[in-house]
Amino acid sequence: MSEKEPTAPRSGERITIREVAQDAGVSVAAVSKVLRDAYGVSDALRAKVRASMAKLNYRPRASARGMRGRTYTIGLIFPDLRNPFFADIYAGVNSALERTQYQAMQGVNTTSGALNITSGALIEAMIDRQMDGLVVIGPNMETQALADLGARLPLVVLGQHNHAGDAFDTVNNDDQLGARLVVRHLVANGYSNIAMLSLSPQNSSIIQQREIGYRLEMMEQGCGDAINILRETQVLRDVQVSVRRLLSGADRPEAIFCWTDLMAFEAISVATEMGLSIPEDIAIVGYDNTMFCDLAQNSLTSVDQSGELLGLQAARLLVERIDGRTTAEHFMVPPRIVARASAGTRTEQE
Amino acid sequence: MSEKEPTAPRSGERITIREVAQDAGVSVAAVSKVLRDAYGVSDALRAKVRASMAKLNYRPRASARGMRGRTYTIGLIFPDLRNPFFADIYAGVNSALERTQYQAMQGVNTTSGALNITSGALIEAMIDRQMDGLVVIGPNMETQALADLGARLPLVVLGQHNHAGDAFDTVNNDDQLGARLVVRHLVANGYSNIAMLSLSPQNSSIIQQREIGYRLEMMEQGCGDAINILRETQVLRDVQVSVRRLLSGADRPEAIFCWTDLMAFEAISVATEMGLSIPEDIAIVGYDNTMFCDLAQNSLTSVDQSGELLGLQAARLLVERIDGRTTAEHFMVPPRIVARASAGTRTEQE
DNA sequence: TGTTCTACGTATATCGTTCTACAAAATTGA
DNA sequence: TCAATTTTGTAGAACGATATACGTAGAACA
Repeated sequence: MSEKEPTAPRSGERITIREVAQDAGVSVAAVSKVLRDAYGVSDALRAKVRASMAKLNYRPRASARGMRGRTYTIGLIFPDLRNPFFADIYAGVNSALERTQYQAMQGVNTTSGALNITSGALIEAMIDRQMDGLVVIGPNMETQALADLGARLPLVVLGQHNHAGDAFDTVNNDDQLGARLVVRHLVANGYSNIAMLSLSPQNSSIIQQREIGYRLEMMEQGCGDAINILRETQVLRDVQVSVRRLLSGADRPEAIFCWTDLMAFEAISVATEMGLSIPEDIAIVGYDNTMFCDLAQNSLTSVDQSGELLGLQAARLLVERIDGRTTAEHFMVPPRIVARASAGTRTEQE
Repeated sequence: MSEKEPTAPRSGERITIREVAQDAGVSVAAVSKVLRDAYGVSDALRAKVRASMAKLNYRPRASARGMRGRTYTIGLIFPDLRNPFFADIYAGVNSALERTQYQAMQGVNTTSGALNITSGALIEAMIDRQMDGLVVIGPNMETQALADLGARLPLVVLGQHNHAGDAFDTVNNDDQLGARLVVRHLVANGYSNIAMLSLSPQNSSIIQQREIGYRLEMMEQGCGDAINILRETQVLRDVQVSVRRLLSGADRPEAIFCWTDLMAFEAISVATEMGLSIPEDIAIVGYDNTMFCDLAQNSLTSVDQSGELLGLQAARLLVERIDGRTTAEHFMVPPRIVARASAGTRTEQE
């Protein structure tokens, strides 16, 4: 009944490494080694320890591990949760981590406004919580800020084309090519006056890349005169206003290439409300190829950037970095256009 | 240059509580007290310590805190990330936590299939990581499993009407009333043959509640003969098949009350593909009132359950529990129907 | 045989906080 | 004025892992 004995295996609380060691008849250090797959353990010892761990249903505590080693937790930082595209990325990350000890925890970096804060509150919170590494998705941070962050812990940036030496890895779809594919597809279907509804503020390299792709392809297709980029925030009302203005102008474009599917859905909505038919009066193209594109009421032609693959690669690269890689790697997946009715073959003009 | 001195404030690494104490000229324990807003600190000391913390840009490490006390981290467990409704809940949680020391980390519990696992891998992972408490959203877990979980750590369940003593708090919208509102609204607009597209497996109390509400209100409105509940999984293809079968049957209903907006969008899609017009041939109603309902191509009548408020209350209750409350509280928000074109007044029948 | 390696295990300091005791100082009460 | 109480601050042992340094046994080689 004495509770003061230092080696008493207090049964009420959670199992610790000490109790596993005792049960297996080995040292605490040996159990730790097995836990970490560290060098210097015989098969016999490993089996013994594994058996005890299973028997006692032992689970190591991340806090304690984090004190000296890793927490086996990686942070995922999303810019937003409303866009179902991010669910694909998440799925990819998880499937990459499935067979590892790592676990992903996510959050949304709610940097209100377009502040150039070094890093959001969530990033700091994740560092406080000893994340072994971070995957930051579509950040609106300066490259330098990302480089500083990469100096502090393993970092993979998803949706950012700029490199900064070996500070971090990047994972992207080829945004320039994606934009080119859209223009090519539209031109092939008979459209030439194609406007681009891009994102504001235009501080991200993916935005730049996509705009460059649009510009170059428009020129190569002989539509240079029709180049027209307008930029808008993701706020629904703003998008509506912009699209309405665009569609009611004197030289209404024949097609709009939208920054995301979400914006494209808004565009479809506004066009529908204005009594325009799609694609006869106006063609719409989105980006991300989210699940909603398939719905008959949208039938949105979109660019698939394989969110799941992006997430998978990001997680893979991050684990490599945590395991010691110090040189940067950059992964790029080719986009693919998925044609639907919203940008179908252009019919006779009235 | 000697690096062995135990009290040397090693400058290269992260600031610790020790260095803050040294800078402020107080004990480590004093700094800890200030950090935790604990009892027994004078205003003068608090000010001194706060100043040093700010000056040194000190941030406590969650791992170390977790070793003895709290991590000031709470876990959010979503069933899915594709439904934008969950983004509202997340926003609510965050706004409740904004002025506290707590930080939310989220994950998706990917229990593949309808297994009755005690708790998913993510829940265990969160416990391993010493979360101070958990908000579990729309769980497909037995009430008993939730009670067991609640015995292990502070727990709030969002989207579950069953109570289990004081084991956990619940936060819900009144699903029974929500279903009643839908039926009432449809009947008032001239519909009487109203089918319900519910969720499968039907193991959750919110499903039961909503089905009960539908049944009771149908009977009270004199439409008891038309009661027709079919259940389907959330998988897109399954929903499509079900809706198609429903709409091509001999006694096609006049309206479908769908489990979520997402299912309703699918229903709209299928109906559109079949050449039916909405709401003339078939009225559709959803649940959640997500942002996509507003789009002209959907114009979906839906039930608003104030996701943000639900999240806010869940976080508030959880923090109370962490702070020591041991009796259960149950919060219920009244739903509100938002009428749009998809269930507009029924016109002449052919 | 003795020497040198290697492979395997162990003892124990350590990480950065919290928290329980306890001591000192300030305040109160009579 | 002194005891009793309250307030304020400190010392130091936890918490549960990891990792360094070291000991030991057997194998390999001479």
